[in-house]
This record gives sequence, structure tokens and C-alpha cells, in this order.
Amino acid sequence: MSEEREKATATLSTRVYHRLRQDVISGALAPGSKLALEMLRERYGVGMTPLREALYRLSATLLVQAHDQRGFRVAEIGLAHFEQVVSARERLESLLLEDSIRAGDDAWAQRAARAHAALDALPMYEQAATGVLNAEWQSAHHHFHYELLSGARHFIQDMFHAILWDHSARYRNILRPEPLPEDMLKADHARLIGAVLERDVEMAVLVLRRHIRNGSSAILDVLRRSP
Amino acid sequence: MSEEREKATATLSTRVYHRLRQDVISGALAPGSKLALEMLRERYGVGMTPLREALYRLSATLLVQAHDQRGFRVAEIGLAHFEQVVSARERLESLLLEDSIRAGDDAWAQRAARAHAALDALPMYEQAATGVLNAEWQSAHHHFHYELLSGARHFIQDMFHAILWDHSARYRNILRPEPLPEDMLKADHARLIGAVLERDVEMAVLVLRRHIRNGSSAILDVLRRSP
DNA sequence: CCCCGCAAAAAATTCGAAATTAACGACCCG
DNA sequence: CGGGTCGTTAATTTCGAATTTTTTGCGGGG
Repeated sequence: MSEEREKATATLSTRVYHRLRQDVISGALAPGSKLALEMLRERYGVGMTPLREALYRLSATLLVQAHDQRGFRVAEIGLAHFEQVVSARERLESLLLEDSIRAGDDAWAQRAARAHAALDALPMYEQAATGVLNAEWQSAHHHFHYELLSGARHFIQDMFHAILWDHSARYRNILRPEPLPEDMLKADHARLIGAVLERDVEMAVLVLRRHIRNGSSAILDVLRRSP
Repeated sequence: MSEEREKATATLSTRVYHRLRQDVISGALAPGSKLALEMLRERYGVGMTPLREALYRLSATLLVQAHDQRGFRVAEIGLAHFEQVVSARERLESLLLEDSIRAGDDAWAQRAARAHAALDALPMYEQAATGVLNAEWQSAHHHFHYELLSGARHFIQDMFHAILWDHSARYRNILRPEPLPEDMLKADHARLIGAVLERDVEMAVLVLRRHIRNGSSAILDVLRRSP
């Protein structure tokens, strides 16, 4: 696919950007920690130039902060910040879902349905007990939500959504909240795709808002317990 | 001010970023045009490194597009794109204004009132006939709208708003639509600050939405006439 | 004892050129 | 005559070192 070709022709700058982004989101690079250039150069095995280019690109998503003449730091996490991420996601995703349902054609609805089927078939946790998320499930989950909101193309708002999603994922990865009951998520997703296929905007938006809030509440608990 | 100090310690990368951004917004660098690195290096009198860093930062705001292994281009303009910018602005600014009025304290309301007074005192056009916008007025206009929406601090949404504002300004600068009647804008601004001081969310949001639509309609006309 | 200023060290920034990749055009072959 | 291939040229990307700036540690007043 086009992804393959893009990877083949990707510059070092772009490849480092993706690895760096992943390391910030996963928590491998801790919030607030200094991003010493020499250390990163070693870590990713590249020169100064692509490294700095990647860091500046990431700084535009607020996952890292750039300070003139004093380098880069991983963005801090905190209750106030996360509340804003959740609130912005709830608002933005509601609007995008509404637009999608109104403007999306049948091909879109089918893509969403397929994404739901794929997600539904996967187990959420590696082993039921541990509460460790299954990487495949995470990817399918992201894809499902992405397809849901992609019925109407929104150049800019899609970018905003991607940024907010990354920030959310970071909090989940770092704070490792109480795992959610798999049944509840499955039910949410089923209701979501159901409402979408019936073109029931009101229901779909309601379910999505609750889905976002439910998924955030355990993280908010952790943040409120230990600031 | 802190601005002064920041300028003093700003890196070349940051200074080039601001100049590049201004040149894209003003239209000095035409939509769709190729950003040849050698040409830009000459134009801004800097080396490759800060230039590329600035270009990547701008690419994160969608004002320029980066293509791996084939350089950078200024983003295209078009009707569909502008409609999305306007729609996103209307939605986002409504939400931010609502939050501002609810959460903003008296100090905020006073800042907004001062910004309005400063704006109201300035003439909108250089000379009434030409329809050329007064640069001072533009800056005061931006500042007024920024203050209006800054009653509640929103790290991420504020960034989104800044991006949308830049895109809007670019269309205005490039397409040079029929100038708006100065009286109408003055009336909009007066109603806005009035509603804010009375903490009338419903009225303020209504006026703001119409203000955005009114300001966009002449630009939409130009886009619809000549794609 | 703390604060200020002054080196020395460390870190970030920037440059110019080398290495890599895409774009262009002439040439050959079907 | 059209389509594809191979040089050649032009452009982008990358590196390593030089430059500039911040940080750190130390000694001398206040």
C-alpha cells in the first residue's frame, strides 16, 4: 500500500519523528525529562540535523516543548492538562461524528462496520488478569475510531483529532489506570456502530461522549489521587 | 516585556520561522509555490539547518506541506479548504468564548474591555477609498479576539485557534475581498464586548458566530467566482 | 553565610560541504 | 512514433565540526 512506499522513501527525519513520538506516547521518555541531544543521537543512531527536525515537528503537537537555546523537554502531564484534553476530545469528536454521519456515504459506513468487526474479534487484554492492553487491539481500536470520524474529510480538524488522541494515549500508557471491563467497551462500540448504521446522530453522539468520559474516568482518578 | 527577552534569545530557527510564517500568511510566498531551499537560504540569509527546522515547524500548522525527499511547498488555497477553516473557527471560537465568559474573572473582562477600546480608536483602513487594511488595526483586531477567548486557559485549544486564525488571515490577504463596512465591524465588536461584560453567553456566541460568517462571506464570494 | 561575578565545561545551535535521491533529457528499441 | 532506460544535472538530506550560548563550579567580597 501507499504506507509501504512512504516508508521506503521516508527520510531519516521522518523515521526519527515517528520513533520519538512513539517513545513519548509510550512513556519510554518520561514526562518532564530533558531530551539531551547527544543522548538521543546515540539512542536513534542519527546525526544532529534529522534529530532536531523531528523534535521541532513534535513540539508543534505539544508532546515536547522546545526552549530556545536550552533544548527540548518531554511535555509534563497533569490533572488540569488532561481535563482539557478530554474536554477538547469530547467536543471535537462529537462534531466530527455528527458531520460524518450526515455526509458519509455507504462506502464509509461499510468501512466503519468492517473496522468494528475487526476490533470486536480481538481480545482487549494480553491476559485477562494482568490488565496489559493487547497492542493489536489498541491499533484496531484506534482504527475503528478513526474510521467512525472519517465520513467527512476535514483537513484541519482531523489533524487536531490526531493530536488529542496521542495525548490521551500517553496518559493511558503512563498512568496505567484500573483496567476497564471488556464487556462495557464492547457494548459501547456495538452501540456506536449500530447508531452510525442507522444514521442516528443524537444516539451516536451520546454514546461517544459517554465512551470518552468512561475511558477517562479511571485516569482522572489516578491523577486526583497522586498529583 | 517577556517578548523583548524572548526576541533577544531567539534562535535563528525561531526567527526564520516567524518570517516564513509571515511571508506565507501575507501571500509573499504564493500558494502552491515550491519552496526551493537555496532560494530561501538566500532570502533569509541563513544556513540549511535553521531553515529546514522552521519549514518543518510550519508544516505542522499546515501552512506548508513537507514531502519526503522532494522538499517543501506552500499550501494550496481553495473553496473546500476555506469552508472548513471557517466552520472549524465558528465551532471552536464559540466554545472558547463560552468557557471564557463562564470562567473568566474580572481582570480578564477588563483586559478584553481595554483591547476593545484600543481597537475602537483605530481606523480600519489606510485610506477609506483603497480598502487597504491598516496594519495597526489588524494587530489590535487580533489582540481583541485573542483576549476575548482567553478567559479560561486552554493549552491545546488555544493552539488550534491560533492555527485557524493564521489560515483565515492568509485567505484575506491573498484574495483581497470586497472591503467590509467599517460601521458593521465596529457594531459587532461593541455588541461582543457588551455581551461579555454582561456575561451573556448566548448573546455573545450569537454575535461572534455572525461576526465570523460575515467576515468570511466576501472571501467565499471570491473563491466561488474564480476557483 | 550568602551573593555576585568570572572562568571552565557542557550543551545547543549553526554552517558548509559530502552523500543521497529525485528530475530531466537524450537515446535506443519495439 | 511512443515508451522505457540510462546518464547527467539539480535538489534535498545528512553529517561532523565550528560557533555560540547556557550551565556549573569556584573564589572573593559584602
